Amino acid sequence: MMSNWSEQEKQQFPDNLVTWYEDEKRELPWRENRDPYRVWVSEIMLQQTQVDTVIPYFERFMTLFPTMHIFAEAPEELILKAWEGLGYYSRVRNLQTAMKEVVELYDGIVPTDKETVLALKGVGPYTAGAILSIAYNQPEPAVDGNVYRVYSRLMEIEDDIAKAKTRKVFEKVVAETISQTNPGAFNQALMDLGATICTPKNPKCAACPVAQYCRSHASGTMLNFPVKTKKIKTKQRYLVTAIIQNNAGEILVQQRPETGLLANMWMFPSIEADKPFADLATSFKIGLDLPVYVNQESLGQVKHVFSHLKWEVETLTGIITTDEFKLPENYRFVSITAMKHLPFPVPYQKVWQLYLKTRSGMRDE
DNA sequence: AATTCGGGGCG
DNA sequence: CGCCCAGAATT
Repeated sequence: MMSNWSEQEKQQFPDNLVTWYEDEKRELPWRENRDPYRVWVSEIMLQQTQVDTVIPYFERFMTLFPTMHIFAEAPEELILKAWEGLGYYSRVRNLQTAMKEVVELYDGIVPTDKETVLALKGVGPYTAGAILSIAYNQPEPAVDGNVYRVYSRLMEIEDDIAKAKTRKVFEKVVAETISQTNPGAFNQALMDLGATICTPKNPKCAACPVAQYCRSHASGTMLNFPVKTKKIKTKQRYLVTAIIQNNAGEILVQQRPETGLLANMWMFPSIEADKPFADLATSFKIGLDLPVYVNQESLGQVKHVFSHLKWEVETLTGIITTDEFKLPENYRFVSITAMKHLPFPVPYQKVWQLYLKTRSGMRDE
């Protein structure tokens, strides 16, 4: 689709937006400079993740891994721990794969060529555009959720943003209107505009620096945009997990498979099904086949919602009945101190909190 | 083209 | 509760 803007509008819009940005931009840790390493890390963290969530993770990450080389050489357990709670954990594993490649093939210099950047693991069309425009000042579109919302409103673009091919429509209109002199500031201005002014529910059009260009503002149709059809249904899953201690008071933990949900993260030994378990303790014993005594009484349930499924986790306790058995590869007995160094997904952090709460309650009684 | 990948914030 | 968030990889 061609934009419905006049040549004059196309010419003036980027300067107005960049001027607003220079004046009103948010001070964010990754905006201290244009270091491609920092820009890259921030863009990966910000995928599907809000700015306020990312800020403390980014600060810790830069303290832990001040350079690309240090990050590239870090053990996986440490990089997952640095990502713990952020979600989409393949992001940090792909990031390390890609940065190892940059260190080895390009002497640690992030490539400036679009095809080369796009070929890096975890770097798609949005992130490539963000890196090239912000770090290297190249006039590349970086189409994300903000850009869909801002441009669909600006030009009343009715293409369904749930469809894959729609991204190209927006890349085209951004390319037609991007600032040639300061594309990095321009793209970041679109982010700030989308986050602070052109918001999904209550857009603050009175404060918008580019309302004069906005077709949906003129016709009052802001809330009709962007058009998005897809609705996803979440599936319910039932888990049973158990805090199991040996005679030394160590906790039994289990590492998840290297692919799929929460890949390579740790958890308490668990079994899963699509229906509730009738007999928790028995199901658990049979499911795991370890020499444990499992208490019949549950500590309670932990609920957790993912983007595409829901977990209800029954939490049990147990003890090892004999040391005479061989622990499978993906299991480990760890002290509580050592456990704190392993990456656990949030639902299992909730399980641990439930366990601690129950124990403190027992002491009080 | 559709599904799979987390987790939190908000009306 | 459902939608959104500085999306990408896999199927």
